Order: sequence, then structure tokens, then C-alpha cells
Amino acid sequence: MARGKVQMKRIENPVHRQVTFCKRRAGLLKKAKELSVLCDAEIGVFIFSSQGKLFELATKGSMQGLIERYMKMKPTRAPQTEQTMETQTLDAKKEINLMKQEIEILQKGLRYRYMFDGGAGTMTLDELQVLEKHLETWIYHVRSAKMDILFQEIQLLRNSEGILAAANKYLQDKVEVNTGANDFMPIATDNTYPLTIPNDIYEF
Amino acid sequence: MARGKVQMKRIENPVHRQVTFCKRRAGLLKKAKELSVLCDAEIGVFIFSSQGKLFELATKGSMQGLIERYMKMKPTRAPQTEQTMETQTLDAKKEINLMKQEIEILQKGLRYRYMFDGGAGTMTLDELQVLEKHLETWIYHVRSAKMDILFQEIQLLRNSEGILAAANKYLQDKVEVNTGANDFMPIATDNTYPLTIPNDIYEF
DNA sequence: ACCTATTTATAATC
DNA sequence: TGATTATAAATAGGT
Repeated sequence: MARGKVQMKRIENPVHRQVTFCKRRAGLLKKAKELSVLCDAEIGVFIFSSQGKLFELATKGSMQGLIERYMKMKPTRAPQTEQTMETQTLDAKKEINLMKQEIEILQKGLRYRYMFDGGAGTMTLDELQVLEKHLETWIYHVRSAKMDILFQEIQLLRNSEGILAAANKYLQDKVEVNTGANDFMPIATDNTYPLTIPNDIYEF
Repeated sequence: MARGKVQMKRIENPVHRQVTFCKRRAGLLKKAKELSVLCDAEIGVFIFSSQGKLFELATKGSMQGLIERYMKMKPTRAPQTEQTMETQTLDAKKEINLMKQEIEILQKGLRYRYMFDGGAGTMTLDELQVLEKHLETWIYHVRSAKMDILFQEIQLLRNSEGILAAANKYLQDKVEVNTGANDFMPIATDNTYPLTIPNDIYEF
């Protein structure tokens, strides 16, 4: 594509061919990634060089997953599965699918609660608007709750630290009384709050 | 790559996304074919659109053959029978348990949706974390859906407006012919697009 | 679907 | 290999 057109046929010069292979392979994989990102597509590519070397790319899950998905769409003579996973695995897979659906439903928008037509995924703009508002306040509350928990934990840590400090002080005094001397390093610092997290981390 | 750079992220405007998908998909497959011919490589590509539609290309034999060849090169920790089933079943069970937990969390979150004022104290930090993530993706989907609807409506308005303008023009011409004069105010303005919403509202 | 101004990819060369 | 550069291709935004 530069400094001269190229004939669409096998490059005979093996050095040229190798160089072109590297460059164009990189280009192809880059384009595949771009397409995947821009258009939210799932893409699998594999390239066998003329020497049999394999290069692959799977944009979202694994290549395995892609191949399985592909197989599912094209039931072209794929008797790879033996009788081994007839009972248990099949049941498990069924169960997994059911649960995936359930999660899907929960994620998709709580149809049962917010959707007024119970069925196909057609929500009106107004309904979506309402749902969005709900979700916003909801997420706000969730974050609040998270912060509450974190705060409580920190308080707890501070308290236990206070207890430790007190116990330490007590032991220290005791030792002093027993030896009649205090020319040793204190066991604990009087660092009241080594745990100094600024309070504004709780707001975001 | 033309008339403006493009950000490497999902295109929000569904029409743009679809158009780009078509164009780039064609480009990708073309590049794959070229690489195959020029460098004598064997290439397989599959593309699942966001709506789940499949597009594929296998440069030499069939996709089946390519997949088999691929499988041969990657034992993919699945040497059949016995242990496989055990591990698979275990994995499946693990997965099932994970999903059960997730469902649990979601349901818990839903149940306590309206109880935040009182406390909602029954969710752990980890659960809240998961719930928050879900809510985030959920809200993302809702916004996407909203944008889709808005865009469709605008397209519709633009279309009907075009029709009205054309009809108006036609009537105007007819009147002119009948009266042989045009010393009256036009019925409509030539305001082609009163509805001028900048396109970048689709990106957010 | 078709058109171009631009951006990208890359063939040739060093 | 890696960089450079002139040029072919791809394509984003319009119509």
C-alpha cells in the first residue's frame, strides 16, 4: 500500500513475504481489536503462517469460549463430546444457564418491578428516565452504606488501639514499680493515632 | 481514519456504530484475505456483532478444519474423559456457587432497596461492592437504551419534517401556477432544520 | 449507497 | 530487526 501497488498474489521472494507477513499480521490484529472496541463485537482470529506457526487473538473471552459459541451457532458435525458428560455436566450446564438468565434479568432492569409490560425489553423513554433516577439514588445509598461500614471499622481499629495503648501503659507502670527504675525505652510510643486517615476520604 | 480521528472506545450512537461495524467488518475481512493470499497463510476469523449475529471467514479449507487444526495445536487442558469430567464438574459447581452468591447479593440489594433509611445493615462490605458494580453497569445500559430511543425519535422527526417540507413546496408551486402570481407570503419558511440538536449529545 | 478529506497502513528503502 | 517516508488504502462524516 505504499511506494507501489502490490499484486494480489503470493509474494515469491521469501524475505519480502516474511516481512510483509509480520507487518500485515500486526495490522490485521490491530484492526480486529479496534472493531471489537468500537462496535462492541466479539472477535476471534487465528492465523497459521506458511511454516505452520500459529498466531491468535480473541477479543473478549478466550478463544475456547469463542469456538464454543461458534459451534453452538453451527451444529456442523461436531461429535467431540463423548458420553462422559451426559448426566451431571448437562444438568450443571442447564443450571448455569438458568442462573445466567436470572442474573441477566436482575441486571437488565428489574423488569418485574419497573417494567410495565412485563415482557419484551421495550421500556419507554419516561420509564427509563425514572429507572435511571432510581438507580442513581440507589447507588448513592450503596456508597453511603459502604462508607458507613468502613468508618465503623476504622473506629473499631482506633478503639482497639486505644485499649492496647492502655494495657501497655499499665504494664509499663507495673514494671517501673517492680524495678524502681525507668531508664529503659518505653515499649509503646505515645503516638495516639498512628492511623491518620483524613476524614474527607469518606466523601466522593 | 478520515474526516476526523476516532476515539478508541465504544461508539455510543447506535446508527454510527452500525455503519462503522459494516464498513470495518468488510475492511477486516478484506485484509484477512489479502494476508492469506500474499503470504500463503491460513486464516480464520469470526465476528459476533453486539446483536449476536455471526460473520465468518476461512481462507483455505473450512472453518471446521481450521478449528480442528487449532485444537490440535492447543491441547487446552482438556484431554477428555475421567479427570476432565471431575474437574469440569468441580469447575461448574464452583461457578454455580459463585453465581448463586451473586444472585443472592442482587436480591438482597433489591430487598433492601427501600430500607436504606432504616439501616440496610445486613449487607457486608463485599456484597455492597458487588452490588455497586452491578448498579453501575445497569445504569450504563439504561443510558444506552435512552440514547437509542432519543436517536430514533430524532430520526423520525427529521424524516417527517422532510416530508412536510416537500408537501408544502408542492402546494406552493401549485398555487403559483393557478394564480400566475407569487406576491404572497410563502406558507412555510425554508427553515430546513428547525430541529438542530448537535450530534454530540449522543456522546457522554 | 456513494463521495472525498483525512487518517492509517504499509512497501520500499536505508 | 527498526526507523523513515512516500504512497496506497481505509474510512469518518456528509449528502
